[in-house]
Amino acid sequence: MSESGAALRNTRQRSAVSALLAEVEGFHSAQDLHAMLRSRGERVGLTTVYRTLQGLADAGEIDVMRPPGGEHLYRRCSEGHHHHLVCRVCGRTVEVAGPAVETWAERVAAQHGYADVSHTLEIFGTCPGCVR
Amino acid sequence: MSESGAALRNTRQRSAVSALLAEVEGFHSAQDLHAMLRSRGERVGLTTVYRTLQGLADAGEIDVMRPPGGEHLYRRCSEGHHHHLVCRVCGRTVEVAGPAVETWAERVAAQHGYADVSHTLEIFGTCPGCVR
DNA sequence: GCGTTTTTGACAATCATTCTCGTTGTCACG
DNA sequence: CGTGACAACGAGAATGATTGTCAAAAACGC
Repeated sequence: MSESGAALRNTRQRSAVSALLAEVEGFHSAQDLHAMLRSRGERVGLTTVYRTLQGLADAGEIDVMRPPGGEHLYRRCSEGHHHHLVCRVCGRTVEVAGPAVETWAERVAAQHGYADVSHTLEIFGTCPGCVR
Repeated sequence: MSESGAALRNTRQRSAVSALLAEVEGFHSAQDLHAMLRSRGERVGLTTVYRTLQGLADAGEIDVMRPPGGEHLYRRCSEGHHHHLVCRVCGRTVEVAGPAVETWAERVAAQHGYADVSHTLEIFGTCPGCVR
């Protein structure tokens, strides 16, 4: 399960997706990213973009958000566990860390005998620029 | 369109959905609930189930969860704000309250100038019965 | 009962995501 | 450097939950 068996291959497409994610700010949908790659002249299939994003997400290199609107949004984030504070108008996102929340979640789960705990948490609000 | 004059009507279908939600335990998808109603002999359209669930969710009478699997899950829950601790194997769910989390979220959002704050939080784990 | 207005429901439409499968590119090894 | 095995690609089809449509049916006030 660790890095021993997988043997991922280095491909042009994978690099392209990674490179794009390194440049863009904020969250973007798979289709969005695919369109950007296309307009850059990169020839990458939509299927591959999905596969690559999934792989990166599994590897923990990018974060996935499922907003109440439908499509999955991906973003390259700082390492380590954190959550997002998202403006529901313009989408501006701030990464926030909440050690207290992590321990709280662990404790609550443990109290009920649940093991192997993970959690999802998003905070939505209206950012200063969108309030007026 | 205006919220003041809405005047919802009492219909057999609406009652059926409500009644079913009052009986079943745990989260169920719209399609799931629809199938149950059908097998009971209730004649309700799938479209209506969706509409009714949405209405109930808007009214705050049921909770909606979007698990990483795809479909929306609905459940009749206790009143008031709370979150869910869900077994990722069998789906067994515990309602948990975390006043500390609520205030933390508010505070973090306020620090960044975000107003009108809401949040979503789910905890996933493996429940005692599914661990072995 | 009667008319008005909401609600229903069968079906079509939408649309992001996943699957399929023949083709192509990588990489390890000789 | 050549070659073979096999992962990765990609175009299009398939999937499947959710939403839109609109004529017909049901509920409520009087």
